[in-house]
Amino acid sequence: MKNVSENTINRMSIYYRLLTYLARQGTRTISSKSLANVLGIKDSQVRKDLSYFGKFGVRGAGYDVIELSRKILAILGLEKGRKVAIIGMGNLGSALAAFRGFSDFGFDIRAVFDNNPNKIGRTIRGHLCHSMEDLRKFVKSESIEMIILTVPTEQAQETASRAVETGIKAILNFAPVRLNVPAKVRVNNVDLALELKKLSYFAGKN
Amino acid sequence: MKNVSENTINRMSIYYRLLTYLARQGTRTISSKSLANVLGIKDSQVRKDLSYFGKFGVRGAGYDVIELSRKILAILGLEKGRKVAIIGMGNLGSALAAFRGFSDFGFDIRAVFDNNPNKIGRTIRGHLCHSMEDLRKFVKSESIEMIILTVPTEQAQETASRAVETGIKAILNFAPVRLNVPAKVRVNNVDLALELKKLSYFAGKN
DNA sequence: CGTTGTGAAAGGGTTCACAGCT
DNA sequence: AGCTGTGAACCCTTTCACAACG
Repeated sequence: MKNVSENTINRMSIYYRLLTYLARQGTRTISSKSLANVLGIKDSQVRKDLSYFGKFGVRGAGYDVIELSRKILAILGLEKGRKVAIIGMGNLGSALAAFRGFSDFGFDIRAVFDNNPNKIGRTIRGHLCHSMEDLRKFVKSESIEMIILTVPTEQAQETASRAVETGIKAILNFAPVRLNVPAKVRVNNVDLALELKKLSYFAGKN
Repeated sequence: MKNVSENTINRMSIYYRLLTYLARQGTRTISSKSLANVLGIKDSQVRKDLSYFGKFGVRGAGYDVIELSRKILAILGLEKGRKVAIIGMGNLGSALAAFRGFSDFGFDIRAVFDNNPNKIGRTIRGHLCHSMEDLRKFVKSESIEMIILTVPTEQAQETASRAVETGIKAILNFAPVRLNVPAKVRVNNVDLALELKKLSYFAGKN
């Protein structure tokens, strides 16, 4: 399989969301053209994206909604549900701990962590907050593969390094810094202030 | 000025953040090479990005840190501070209302809104929560140009439409739906579950 | 001499267009 | 006939390489 671009993975996730919606509505099959129309993209884009991973359609008929959604779930590595920990129980971390959108899509928040003694031992949005000291133990016992990092910017690098040592595979980083981690660990960044800045630029263009 | 890609705007925001950091540290000038090294990109990329907007450097010497950061601030439309409202005071909206990262970069949260009577009139993270009925009034009186939309998915489209009618120019949308709005209104999407799904795919590749 | 600014080349992603299958 | 899967064309972004300049 050749190298697949991040854009394609983006769209695969979006296809998946639409397909599960269609499945709930009882739609059995769909063509690349209909899919593309709903999403405002080209049908050839849909077919090209899928072609990176295999042949999922039936010529003349289209794609089986349920089958394709299952295939995409497997491609994204979500068939079995990914175990996730959140580190940093500030405003954002707490909000994410309560966010329904995660568990709805196969993600399982297994534990939340902070280094603030006032928070450790307390239940935050249904999750018992643990000490950072216990991270390694949980990563092992709960098979945690991914962490969501919502600590203050100054602590992000150090916390990330500690987490990497425990064996996690991927980090969703909300701090506005480039984390320095081994190549085998994947880091995706969400920078909320940057999103607003971008929006500001495009808002100015009217 | 030719059409500038979203990637370029992304990086301009990142340059700005680094430049303000350097300015605080007392660094006076910097070359495109140093900038690029810190960010893990090519120096030619930095120069090409800047070239879309003008000539800001001195050959042989590099860029004046403070001057360049000011220029980028203007390019992003942030010299005067953008007025922002947040609609939807759930977990995420409340967290964003308290988020320091916004005000640090020229954004000014002017008002927060919800349609839940239990929240209206209460102060949430230092912001008095208003009824959606009052949105139009505030957009006018406070010159609000951008909204952050953190309502539940089912209400996102209707709320966005109401907001557009009041005259706002841009929406930062956290609901996982494609909002249908007039072309003159810019919508940027942040989809947290999608970020995790992408991460899952790349985490699986080890 | 060191670094910018920029045309030109290279690389990558998107769209086209059609052969091939049902 | 209808729709997929895909090589080729097209287009946009990144990188190169160097002339221009302080």
